[in-house]
Amino acid sequence: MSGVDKSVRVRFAPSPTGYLHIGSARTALFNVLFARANNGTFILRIEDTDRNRYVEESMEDIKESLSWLGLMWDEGPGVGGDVGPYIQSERLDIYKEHADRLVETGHAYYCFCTPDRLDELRKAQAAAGEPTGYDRRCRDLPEEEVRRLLDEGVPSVIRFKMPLEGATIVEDVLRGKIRFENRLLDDFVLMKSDGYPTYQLASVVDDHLMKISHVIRGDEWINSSPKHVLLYKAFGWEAPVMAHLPVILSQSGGKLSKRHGATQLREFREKGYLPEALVNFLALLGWTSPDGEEVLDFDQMVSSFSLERVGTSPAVFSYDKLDWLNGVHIRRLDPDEFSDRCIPFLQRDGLVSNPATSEEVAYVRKVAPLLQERVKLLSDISDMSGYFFTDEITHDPSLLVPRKMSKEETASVLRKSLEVLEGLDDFSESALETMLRSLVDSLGLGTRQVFMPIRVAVTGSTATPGLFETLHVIGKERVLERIRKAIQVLQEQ
RNA sequence: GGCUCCAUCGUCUAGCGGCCUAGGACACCGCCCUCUCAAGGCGGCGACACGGGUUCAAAUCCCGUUGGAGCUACCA
Repeated sequence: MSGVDKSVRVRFAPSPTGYLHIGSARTALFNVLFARANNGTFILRIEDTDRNRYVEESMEDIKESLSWLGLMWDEGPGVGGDVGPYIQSERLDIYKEHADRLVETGHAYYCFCTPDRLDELRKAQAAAGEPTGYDRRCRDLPEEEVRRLLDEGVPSVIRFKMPLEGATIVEDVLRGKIRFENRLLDDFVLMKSDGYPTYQLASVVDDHLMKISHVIRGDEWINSSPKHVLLYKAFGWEAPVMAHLPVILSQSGGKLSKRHGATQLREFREKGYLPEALVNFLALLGWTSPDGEEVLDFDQMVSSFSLERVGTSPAVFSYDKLDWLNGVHIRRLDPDEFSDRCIPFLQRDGLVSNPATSEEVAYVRKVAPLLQERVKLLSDISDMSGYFFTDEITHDPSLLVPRKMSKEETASVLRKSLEVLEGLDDFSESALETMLRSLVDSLGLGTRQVFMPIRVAVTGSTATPGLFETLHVIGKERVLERIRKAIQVLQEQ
């Protein structure tokens, strides 16, 4: 029965150095999916131990972005929990205490080397083609010497005393055993001279104190995992299960960068990606559902998620596929819901006032659904629906006149259409369809030859939703006015 | 340079020794539907990096080569 009822506790531990990155969001998602799939607990922990890189707004952005994605944490900033605080800068005394303990037990030592010396050392090593790393000058300083320097207030750090031989095996659930030769590992820093811990110390101490059962993180951490394993050993603690997720690459093969599109979650949000689609897409980057289904909602992912189906090879971020998936999820939305989600974008582009009036909301709910299966990004809505909101239509004769028809013929068709529509009191879709189709018959023309001029006359565009529904929503008066203008344009030519 | 990870269509992937003349999805191309654009339906193009082993049998296991990526800080 050992381990069976050990509860699953996972954490997402971003550092507040900028806006939430899409790759971090993927890591957060996998942690949440694993937690939910195992009735576990998802913890958010802020790793703000680097005072130089700290960015004020990022903490808020991280929380906002996770919430927007629907990845709520059970313990962490804002919600509390039994093993807090969950912000590392509020746990400084804990790290100090643990670092001291390692010094006392002979697993760590004070180092008084200056950054300048370390820098020169590194340069010299690199120039000589040697592996870089600390030369352990302070590792065996006499105790009195250490005390003296400490008393004098000479700046110092605490370093881990790496075993000089042997090997450390890291067990990764996704990849199996990974072997590291200890002699190639550095005497890494545990406590910085400013009193802050390094990631290595803080994350190990916190993961243990917060009873983390599984560490699921990006694979850029693989190389520091032996340090963590050794730290657990030095403290006499049991290490959590580790899983290193494959990296996400940009389309050029390197790290995901701005060059190829958005990288921050907020950018995706602003471009009009749905959280449903983003989460679905991110899950597919490294994981596959047992039945091979690719379009999934959150609950479906939770119910079929397992680490066994997480891969290890790097994945290229494909905007094509994301866009497709976004379209799929948009089409799945309830029409009113879709309309409401379009409103912020219409407001941003000045098509709807802010706040929107109830009339505007009602109108958007008639317009937006017509475009629902045509929109890939919510931000597309403005470009595609302008003619529903403004009466200033630009009539381009080259669009107005269908192929193989003359300007005169087109004008004539529009005049006939105008005449017929003027006499039509019932501007419903079905009445419009009946009316216009019989017009096509009586003119002895093709539907295209009649419908296209009307379409362009009313919308200024050749690509629109169905003609009848479009005319219906725009309404009789505005339709007639636009057709009259189009005729005028043709005549003036 | 050193260490580590990774390696199936352009991309995401299925495949965990025989079911593979390698399946699906995106993208692309063609056809159908059709008032345009989409959506949808049907079809097409297209991959096991290379070389050695192991085995009756290898995309699947092992080794090497090559390639890509990550790490190599008093950053995370």
